[in-house]
Amino acid sequence: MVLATALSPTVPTTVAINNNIQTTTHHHRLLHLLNQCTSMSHLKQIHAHTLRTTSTAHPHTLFLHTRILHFSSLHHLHYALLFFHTHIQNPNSFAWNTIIRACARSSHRKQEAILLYHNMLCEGNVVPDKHSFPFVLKACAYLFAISEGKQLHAHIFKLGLDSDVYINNSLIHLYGSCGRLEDARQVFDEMPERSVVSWNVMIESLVQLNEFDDALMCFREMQESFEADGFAIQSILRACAGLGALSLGMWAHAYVLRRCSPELAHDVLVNNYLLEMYCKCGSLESAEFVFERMVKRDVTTWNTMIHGFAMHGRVLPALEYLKRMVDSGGLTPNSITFSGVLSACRHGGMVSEGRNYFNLMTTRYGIEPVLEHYGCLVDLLARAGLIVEALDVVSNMPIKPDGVIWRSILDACSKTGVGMEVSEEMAKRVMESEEGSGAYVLLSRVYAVARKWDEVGAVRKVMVDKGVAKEPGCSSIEIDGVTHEFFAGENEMSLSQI
DNA sequence: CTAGGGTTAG
Repeated sequence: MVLATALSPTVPTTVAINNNIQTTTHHHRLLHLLNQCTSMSHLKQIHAHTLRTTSTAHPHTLFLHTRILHFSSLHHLHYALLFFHTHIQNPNSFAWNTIIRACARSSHRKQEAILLYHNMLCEGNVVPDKHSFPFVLKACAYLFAISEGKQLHAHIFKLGLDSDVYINNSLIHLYGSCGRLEDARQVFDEMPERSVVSWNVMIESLVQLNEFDDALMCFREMQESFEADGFAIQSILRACAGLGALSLGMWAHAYVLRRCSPELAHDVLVNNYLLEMYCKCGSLESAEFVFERMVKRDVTTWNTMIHGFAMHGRVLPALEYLKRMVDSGGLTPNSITFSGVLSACRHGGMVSEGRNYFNLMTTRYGIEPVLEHYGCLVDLLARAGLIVEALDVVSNMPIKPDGVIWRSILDACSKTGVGMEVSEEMAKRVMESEEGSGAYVLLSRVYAVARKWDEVGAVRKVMVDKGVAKEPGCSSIEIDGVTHEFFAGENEMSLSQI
C-alpha cells in the first residue's frame, strides 16, 4: 500500500536536493545499478553513494533502501541486518517483510525472523500483511515454535487474512512439521481455496508422521482436481516405501517416466526416492535397474543402494557398491555410507572386514564414529563370540553406550553361552552408575538369560517398589480393544494382560 | 516480495 503511493505518478518527479540532482532520475539510476550488482563490495559502494546523495525524506528512498536490503541479504545477512537497524528509519511492511524473509531463509537466524516480526508489531505504526506471514510461519515450522505459530494464527484471523492460500499453505506446513496433524487437517479442510501446494503440503505432513494410508487417500483425492507433480510423487514414493506398497510404487515410477518432464525423470532426489522405495519393497533388481540408468548420482544414491542391499543380506553387492563409489571418484563416503557398510559386514559375519572398514572410516576418511557405527561393530564382534573384544570397544568408546549395544552383547552371551559372569557383573555396574529403569531391565534380562529366576523376581520387585514398572524394553499391542504387553528378557512368549 | 525436499542409517 505504502509502496504503491511511493511509486504513484502524483509524487513530484523533480524534487531537487542541495546538489541539484534530479532525484527521481537519480533514484532510477541507482536502482538500475543495484539490479546489475553482483558483488558485495560493489553493493557497499552503491550503498555509500545512496546515503550520500539521497534524502530520506524522498518517497523513493525507502524503496531504494529496501532493494539494498534485499540484495545485501543475499550475500551477507549480517550486513543486511545492520543496514536495516541503522539506515531504515521508518520501515514499511515491505521493508519489514524483506528483512524477515532474509532471516527466515537463512540457516542460522530463523529465530531472528520471529523476533523481527515481534518488533514490527511493537513499533505500532505498521501492520503485517499477507506477505509477512509465510516468512514467519516458515521460521516457526523450522524451529517447531508451535506456541508462536498459534499466536500468528490468531493474528491472521484478526487481520482477516485467513482465506489467503499462501498463508493457509504455510499454516498446514507449520502444523504438519510440528506433528499437529489435527490442526493441519483443520486448516486444510476449512480453507476456501486450495492450490496444488495445499495438497502437497498436506500429503507430505501425513507421510512425515507415518500416516501412509491417509497420505495415499489424500493423494487419490487430489488427483480429482490436480495433476501430480514432482513434490507429490516424492511423498507418494516415501509412503510406498513405508508401506511396502510395491505396485503403487511402480505406478508412481511409470508416472514419473510418462507424465512428468524429462528434468524430473532425471532428478537425483526423485531417483533416490525410487531406489529407496524399491529397496524397502524388496525389489532389489528394480533398484539396480533404476540405479544403472541414473545420469547423475550423489552420495545418497550410493548410500541408499549400500543400505538396501545390506538390509536384505546381500552383503557382497553392498560392499561392491562402496568399491564402485570410491573408484568412480568425485564422491566421498560419509558417516551414513559406513553405517551401511558395517551393517553389511554384520549381516555377513565378516569380522576382519568390519574391523578394517571401521578403521578405514576413522583414519582414511576422518569420520567420527557415532553410536550406530559402534553398535554395528560391537554386534559383529559379539556375534562372532569375541565378547572380550566387544567389551573392549564399549569401554573405550567416547560415547555413552545405549541399551541396544548392551543388549547385543547380552544376546550374544545368551546364544554362545560365553561371558555370563562378565555380563552379570557389567549389568550390575551399569545399574549402580545410572538411575534409570533401563539398568533394572538389563539386569533382569541377564538373570533371565542365566536362568536365575529368583534373582529375576528380586529385580522385578525392586522395580515395582521403586515405581519404575513402566520400563522400556517392553512393547504393547492392542487386540480387540485390549492392551497386551510383551516384556523383554523372557524367552518364552508370554502375554500379560493389563 | 509470499507456500512445498533437511532425501539415505535403527
